[in-house]
Amino acid sequence: MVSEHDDARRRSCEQGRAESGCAECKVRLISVCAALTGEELDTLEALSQHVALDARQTLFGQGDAAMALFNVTEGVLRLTRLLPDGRRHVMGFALLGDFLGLSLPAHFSVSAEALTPVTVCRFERRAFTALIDEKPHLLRRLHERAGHELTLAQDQMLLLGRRTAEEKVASFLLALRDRYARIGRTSVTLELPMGRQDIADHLGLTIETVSRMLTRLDRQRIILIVPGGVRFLDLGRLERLAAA
Amino acid sequence: MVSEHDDARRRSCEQGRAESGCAECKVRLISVCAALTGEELDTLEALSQHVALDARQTLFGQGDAAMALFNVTEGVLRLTRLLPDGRRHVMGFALLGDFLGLSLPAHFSVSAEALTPVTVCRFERRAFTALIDEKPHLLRRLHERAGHELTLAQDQMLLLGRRTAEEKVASFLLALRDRYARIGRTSVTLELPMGRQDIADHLGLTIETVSRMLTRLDRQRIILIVPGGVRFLDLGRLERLAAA
DNA sequence: CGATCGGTTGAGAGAGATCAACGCAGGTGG
DNA sequence: CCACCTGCGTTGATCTCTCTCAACCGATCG
Repeated sequence: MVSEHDDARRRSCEQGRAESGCAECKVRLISVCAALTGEELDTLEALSQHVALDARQTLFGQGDAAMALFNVTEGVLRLTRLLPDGRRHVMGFALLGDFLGLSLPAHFSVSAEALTPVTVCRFERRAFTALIDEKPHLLRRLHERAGHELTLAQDQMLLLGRRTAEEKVASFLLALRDRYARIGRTSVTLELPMGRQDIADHLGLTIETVSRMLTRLDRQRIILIVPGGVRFLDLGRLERLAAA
Repeated sequence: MVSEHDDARRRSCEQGRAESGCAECKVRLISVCAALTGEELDTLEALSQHVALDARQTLFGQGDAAMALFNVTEGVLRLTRLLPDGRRHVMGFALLGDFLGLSLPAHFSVSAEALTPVTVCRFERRAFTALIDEKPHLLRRLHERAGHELTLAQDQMLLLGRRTAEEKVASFLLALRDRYARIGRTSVTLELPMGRQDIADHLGLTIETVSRMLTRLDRQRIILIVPGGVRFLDLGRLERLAAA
C-alpha cells in the first residue's frame, strides 16, 4: 500500500529548484510564506523544490513519515483517511495556497492525492523546522493557520452531525465557493474537480444521495449542473437551504 | 445572551493568585506549561489567576472576545457550538490539563460551560501572548497541542460521518476512557459528568438513540450502567464494536 | 464496437428520528 | 410529611430520510 504510494511519487515528481523565486510566487501573499521578509524568503527559497504531480498521483499516504512539508501552488488535492475496515472519509480538499503538514506532524494523518495536475512547493522537514526555530514569526503564522483549520474542522463536525443531506450539499457548494473567492477566483461557475463519491465521502453521504440532492437543486433552478462543476443561479435560496 | 454569560461569570469567579504555585500544580507535567523551565514558570505564575466555577456556570460564550485563556486544573467543561436555528453541537469536553484558547483566537468559537465544579488557571490574553513572543518554546508546545487537537477533530469527523450509532457510542466511551487514562485516572468505572443529551449532541444522535445504545450494551453485559457513569465489563467486545 | 467509468434514477429496506408515555429522584411549598 | 412539580432518562410505536440494491445512460477509449 505504502510502497505503491512511493512508486507513484517516484514516477511523478519532476523535481527542481523553483525557477522563478518565492518573491514572484503567486501564493506568496495568501500562504504561510507571507510571514517572511525579503531575505528570509531567500532562505526559504534555498530549501524549497517544485514538485509536479499528474492527476490521480499520490503526494503522500496516511501514516507515512512526514519527511517533507508542502505548499500547494497549483491544482487540487484530496485528503483522505481510511478506517481499518475500508470505509473512507475525505477530510477535505487542498487548494492553491494550502499548506500540508501545518502541525509539523511526525507522520501524516491523511493521504493526499492529486485530483488535477498539481504543483507543490516542497520543503525538507529538517530544514524547515530548523528555519522555524530561528524565525518565531513563521511559527506564529503556522499556528494561526492551524487555528483556522481547527475552526474549519469544527464547522465540518457541526455539518456532519447536525445537518440534513440537502443542507450538507448546499453548504459544501457555498464553502467551496468561499474558498475559491479567498484565493481570488470568484465566478458564478464553481468547478468541482472531485467526483461525486469524493463529495459523498466528505459529507458522510452516499454517492446516490449526493447525486439526488444536486439534481434536486438543479430542478429547483437554484444551481445548474454543468460539465465539471455547477453554476449558481440563485445564491440567496442556496444560502437559505444551507442554513449556515 | 452574552450579558447573561457575563452575569454568570461575575457571580461565579472567586478569583485570586494561585496560592500554591505552578511548580506544585498537578497539571504541570501534562499541560502546555511543561514546556517551561523553573524561572519561566515564575513569570507565568505571576500572570495567572485561579478561577472557580460551580456546575452549570459559563466560563465563556461562543463569539465572546477572548480576553483570557484558560488551563483546566479541575473538573469538566462542555464545549458547544450553536447553529443560527438553535441546533446545538457539542464539540467536545475539556478535562484536567486541557487548554482553552490553544489557537490564540480573537474570539472563542465555542461556549464553555462547567458540568462539574471547575477550577481553571486564567491567563490574561495580552500578557500571555507577550510571554509567547519571548518564549518560542511555549509557542512550539502550544502548536504541538493544536496539532493534536486537529487530529482528534479528524477522528471525530470520521466518526460523525461514517459510523453507526452503536459504533459512535462505543467509540465515545473508549475515547473518554483513554483521555482519563492519559491524565492518570484509570478505572473500570467511567464517570460521565455530561448528560445523555450532551452525548447525543456530541455524536450527532438523539438522546433516545444514545439511551437505547447504552441499554443495549448493558443488556449484552458489555458495560454496566451505574449512577453517574458506566462500568466496563468486556473491553474487548466494546473495542470490537467501536471498530476503531 | 464492446468495455469501462462516472453519474443518474428508481424501488425497497432499514437505521435512526420523532412522537408520546412513563418512571424516578430531588426539590419545593403547603 | 405529603402532594406536586421539574429534570433526566428509559422505553415503545411509528415514521421518514437516507442507504442499499439495481438498472440505466452517456462519454471516453482501446
